[in-house]
Amino acid sequence: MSTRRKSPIEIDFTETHMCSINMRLQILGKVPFFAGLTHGDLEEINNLFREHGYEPDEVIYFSGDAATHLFVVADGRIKLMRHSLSGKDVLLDILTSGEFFGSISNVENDSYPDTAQALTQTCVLSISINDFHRILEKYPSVVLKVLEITASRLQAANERFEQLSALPVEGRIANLLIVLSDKFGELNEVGLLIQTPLGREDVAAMTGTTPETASRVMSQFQKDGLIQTGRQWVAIIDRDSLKKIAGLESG
Amino acid sequence: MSTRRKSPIEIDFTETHMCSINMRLQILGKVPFFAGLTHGDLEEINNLFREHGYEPDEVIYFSGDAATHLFVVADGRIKLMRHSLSGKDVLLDILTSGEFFGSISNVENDSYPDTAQALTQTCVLSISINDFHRILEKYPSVVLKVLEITASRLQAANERFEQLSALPVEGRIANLLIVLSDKFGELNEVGLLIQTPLGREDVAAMTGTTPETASRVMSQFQKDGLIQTGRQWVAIIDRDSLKKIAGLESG
DNA sequence: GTGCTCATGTGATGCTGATTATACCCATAA
DNA sequence: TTATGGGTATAATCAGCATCACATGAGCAC
Repeated sequence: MSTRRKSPIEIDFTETHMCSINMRLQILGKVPFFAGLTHGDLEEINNLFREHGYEPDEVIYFSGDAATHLFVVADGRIKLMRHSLSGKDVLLDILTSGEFFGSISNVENDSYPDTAQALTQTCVLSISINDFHRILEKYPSVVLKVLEITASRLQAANERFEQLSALPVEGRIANLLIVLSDKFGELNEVGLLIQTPLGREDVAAMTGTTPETASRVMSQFQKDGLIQTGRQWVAIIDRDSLKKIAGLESG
Repeated sequence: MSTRRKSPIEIDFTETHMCSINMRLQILGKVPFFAGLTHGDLEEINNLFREHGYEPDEVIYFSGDAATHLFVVADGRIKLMRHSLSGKDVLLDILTSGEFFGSISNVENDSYPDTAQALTQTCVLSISINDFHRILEKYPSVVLKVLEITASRLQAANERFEQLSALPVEGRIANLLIVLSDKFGELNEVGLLIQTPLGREDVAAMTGTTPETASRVMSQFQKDGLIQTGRQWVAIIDRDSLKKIAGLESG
């Protein structure tokens, strides 16, 4: 009964990292803010999108680049990050199929405030801001949905700010694992596996700490039987205890 | 040449803390997302709003309350905050005339994630979410503007997160003072005065530190001739040096 | 299998900033 | 003017976590 644990993550993304036309329509239809549009509308919208494949670690755009496009993740995982001048990188979010990133406002923000980088092999759809604004003006339901998503992202950002401000490292990491398992969790023989590459450095960059401290904390979590973890992967074993540490439930 | 410094803040808000009808129309017209509407439209919209006055420290709503309304600051200053379970309060933002807060989505968020509290004597306009959504559906320009504002708030939140993650207390406070002076700054004989009540505790709650540390840092800033400060007020003297400390410009 | 490489684990040390405690002093009102 | 209270200043101590340094081991290529 050894604790063998090879990488249990099985992400079989588009091998060509290019999406077929049928696939694109299917993906656009699943994008939250295009849900509810007719097939005809979707086809018209589809024509405004261009697709592009990225290899792991490839950058879609750098912070500071001219903000000209809005992107939709078709397949794969995208990191949104910020490079501070002190050289310390901050990981804002990990995006998955159906989520958008880039610029939505054509008025003021002339440059991207963050950097988008492929975490896995990825297929991304892009549309120019002008075209996107034409869609926004034509389909009122789309704007409302985009607003709703943006508002909930704002809430999530405030939540992270509060935690960084009020919780010790332990609690912040516990909380991150809960959030990521809600988003990427997949039950398998190991436990509730977070289906995205996730190293100590990533955890650190999302919780405002260092890889060393993240390693220490996660090692302790594993010793305490709260998680199972290996190279670039984490699975949640004892979710309730993690929630307690995260300060989400009464101890 | 003594360093006398009485409170230079002069905020003469509505004495009755109730707005006249003319005033309300004027205020609604100045709200960014209602700009551009006709006088007739504004009158119709105005009828959907109710007004309410608040004394300093009075609470408009608590986090956890049922989210039923959207609010617009007519006059005064409003604090948006979060109470963490550890008892440590976090100050997310200080709002001024024309800014909105509360709920914009009637779908999921059934409760306010934050607490809104009057910082000064305040007049607030409120509208039910349902009525507001009727406006959003009727006036497309309004939705787009609300989306734009929400998106820029998200960027600001990410910015704060990055700083809390990467900068030491000194830099975070320097940065906060820059940001607040951009929003509330008013040039007078003392310097660039931040026209809102702002104590050490507020500074601490916005930068993720303690009042004691905020006091120490600001005392040092004053000794170095960067700011002028007193009871509940701060004025910026040497903005460039603050920016350097904030890591915004090359040293 | 063998070796190489990079993510991870872990120890020792020091510093930033929280904590605790107390003195100070400005602003308002009596 | 004087009194009072709450915001502010400052010192001493301590803890959490960053930093530096190095060991370990998993997974990939050959």
